[in-house]
Amino acid sequence: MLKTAHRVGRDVAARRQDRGLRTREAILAWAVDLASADGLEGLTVGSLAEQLKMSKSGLFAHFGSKEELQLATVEKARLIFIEKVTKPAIGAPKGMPRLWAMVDHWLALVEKRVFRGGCFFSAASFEFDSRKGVVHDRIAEIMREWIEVLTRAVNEAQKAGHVDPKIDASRLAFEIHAIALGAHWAYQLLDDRRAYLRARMILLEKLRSIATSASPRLP
Amino acid sequence: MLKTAHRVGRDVAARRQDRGLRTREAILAWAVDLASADGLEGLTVGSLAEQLKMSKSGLFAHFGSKEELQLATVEKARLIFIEKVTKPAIGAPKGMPRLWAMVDHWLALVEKRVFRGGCFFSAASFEFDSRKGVVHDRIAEIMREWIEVLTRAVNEAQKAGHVDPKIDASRLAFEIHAIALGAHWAYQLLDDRRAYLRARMILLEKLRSIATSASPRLP
DNA sequence: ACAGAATACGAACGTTCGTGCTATTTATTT
DNA sequence: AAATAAATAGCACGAACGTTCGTATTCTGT
Repeated sequence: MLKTAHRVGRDVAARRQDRGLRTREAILAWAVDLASADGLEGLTVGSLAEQLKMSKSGLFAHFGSKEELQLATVEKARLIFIEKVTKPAIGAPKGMPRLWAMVDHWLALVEKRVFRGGCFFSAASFEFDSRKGVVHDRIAEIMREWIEVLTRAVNEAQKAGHVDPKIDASRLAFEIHAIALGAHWAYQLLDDRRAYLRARMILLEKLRSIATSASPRLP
Repeated sequence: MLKTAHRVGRDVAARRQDRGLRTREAILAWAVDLASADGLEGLTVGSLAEQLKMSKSGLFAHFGSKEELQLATVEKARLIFIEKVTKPAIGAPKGMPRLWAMVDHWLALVEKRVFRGGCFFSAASFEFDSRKGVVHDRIAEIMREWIEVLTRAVNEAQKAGHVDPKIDASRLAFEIHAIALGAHWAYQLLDDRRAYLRARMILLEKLRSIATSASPRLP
């Protein structure tokens, strides 16, 4: 039953052309913002249509089902994340500089309030962490991907001789992610304005403590 | 308007006696479990009533409004948290042992799946972190309280001479909380079975690195 | 045992949810 | 300019939402 809905949604999306794709993009840009604040469940077709001054049915036709809308929103958020974090970080030289660039851009993404409700994926993670279904699966997949990107950055820093080779890369990735998560939490829920400064200091200290003498200086 | 609803809810609750209070407790015990998985918004009067084999109206009468139900659920979760984490930890001697007991019981609470959906307050935090209203305010208040408890535990450990006095207590509390948050995330979303073991190792190492020679040995 | 209060229920309310049809507008192609 | 296809709107649906109200049940104190 659901599978059918997906296929319909995908087919509809696939057949679209310029104009349709542009409105679709406009919808998703707004949807990401809305979902970051109200959650992917709180992202309702009605409110979305109203805010974009479209009809429910006109908007709905772009996706074919709510689940497909959620998936598309998650996908859009992933692209923004890659655009604003992963890509710029790859501009930095391999090793410690790139590792730090990743952390830095990541924290900046939320600090600069690119998403109205803070970190899209932190919210989505905790919202869907005990549900079943394709949306959960996709979110988990993207998060695994991100942790892997972080882990690889650590590995590369080790290969470059910037980081102590005895360090467990995946564990360090876990720590980095956890500190960022803590910062999002403190900033968003407790309105702690120093949360990101603090996270940066903690992470800088951490990275310095495992840096070799061959590592380029951290900021 | 909402204020009225609250007052009605409170009054209704206040007038209750034994039987009423017992069913109310039964409702809340179930509600905490449900909300930890489906969120405080996903906690609907209908589903709650169905699962408890009660009528919607009969259940609803205990609270007077959905918001009051959410508040009561948050309060119940807080009591469980205190019962299972704070209280047992206070059983341990002041200083490093108590600090570790706090961390340990906290992680155990989620590990043992006391709440079906993982850590109630992590989920609630990210669900309500960009909303306004009394529920958000209460959650934020409780979380501040918890961070303060952690901070005080660090302070006491410093006073007891177990922890380097140069350590910034509130920053350490932030780090501890972040690592726990990261563990909940990895365990619940990514199904990482080693998440809590890893968090324990990270935190043990962290605490050992700031422990004085006067500190009792950590596990 | 009876009165009165406390507790629970059933039915209904107005809304909003996701979703399906059919028509109408807008763009592209011939 | 007509024909065709794509994009949006209009309207209606059944289900579920929070909430209200009148009524029945169950308990408590006398």
